[in-house]
Amino acid sequence: MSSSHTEDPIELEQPCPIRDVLDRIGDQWSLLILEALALRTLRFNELHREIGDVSRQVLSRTLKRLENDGYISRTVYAEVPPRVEYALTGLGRSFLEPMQKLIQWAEDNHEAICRSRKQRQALREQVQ
Amino acid sequence: MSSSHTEDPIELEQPCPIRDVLDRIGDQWSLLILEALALRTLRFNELHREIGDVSRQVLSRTLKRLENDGYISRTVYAEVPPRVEYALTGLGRSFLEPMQKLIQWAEDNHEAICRSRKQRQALREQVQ
DNA sequence: CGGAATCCAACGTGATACTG
DNA sequence: CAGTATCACGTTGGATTCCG
Repeated sequence: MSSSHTEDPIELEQPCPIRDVLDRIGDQWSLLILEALALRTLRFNELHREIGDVSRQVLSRTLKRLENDGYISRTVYAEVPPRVEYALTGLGRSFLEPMQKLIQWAEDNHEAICRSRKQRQALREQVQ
Repeated sequence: MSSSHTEDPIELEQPCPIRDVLDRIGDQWSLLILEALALRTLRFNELHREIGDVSRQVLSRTLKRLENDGYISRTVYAEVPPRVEYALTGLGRSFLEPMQKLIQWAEDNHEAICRSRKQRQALREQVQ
């Protein structure tokens, strides 16, 4: 095989900015990572413990994407054992501002959404 | 067959509200639909034309999910030919408020993100 | 310690065809 | 007009294994 498929053919231009943003941080872990880093700079395994369920593999991929998009920075210290620190960039920090509003909304309205789902499900079961 | 697999085993309780919200509106079309309905009530095929690329199949599924979660309402008029109107609910409207902030952020910072990606890609190509 | 390579399963998306 | 059923496909997440 001539082409390794480790290099993703990254789409550099996206017509829709919000689509572009949601595609990246709308995944399972990105937001959790950003919030963890909002409190303080963390090393790889610290993040791993902090987040909990994520595999190292996925954590690594997600971090690379976030770094690529400029949300976080990655600093390698030439030590033994190696030390790598992840931190929010200015972009990452500024992103969390509007995002916090949305998070707040989600918390405030989560119950209403759950209620709506239960109602709908009850209706569906009646029909059957 | 005893069990039709049209009924999705919907997760009624989600531990993380924001995860729960993003999972629903973070897909390809939900947000576009909500924004279209923010301007005015629309019928199924009007929405279909408005959104553009989406297939009727996917549009239908997405609408059902949004209705399930209480973001939109679906009104059927007993006419011939049938008429079905979709509109934002109060929940849907209130959701768009914090969401608009995020959309604004995405538009403001989209260029910075694209720049960051290009830089990273240039670095990657140097390494190779 | 901090990853990368590989493989696989699950899910979302979409095309097509059919229905009330 | 407003959908649903079925199937195929690509992308993502995750487990496992190996490396500097």
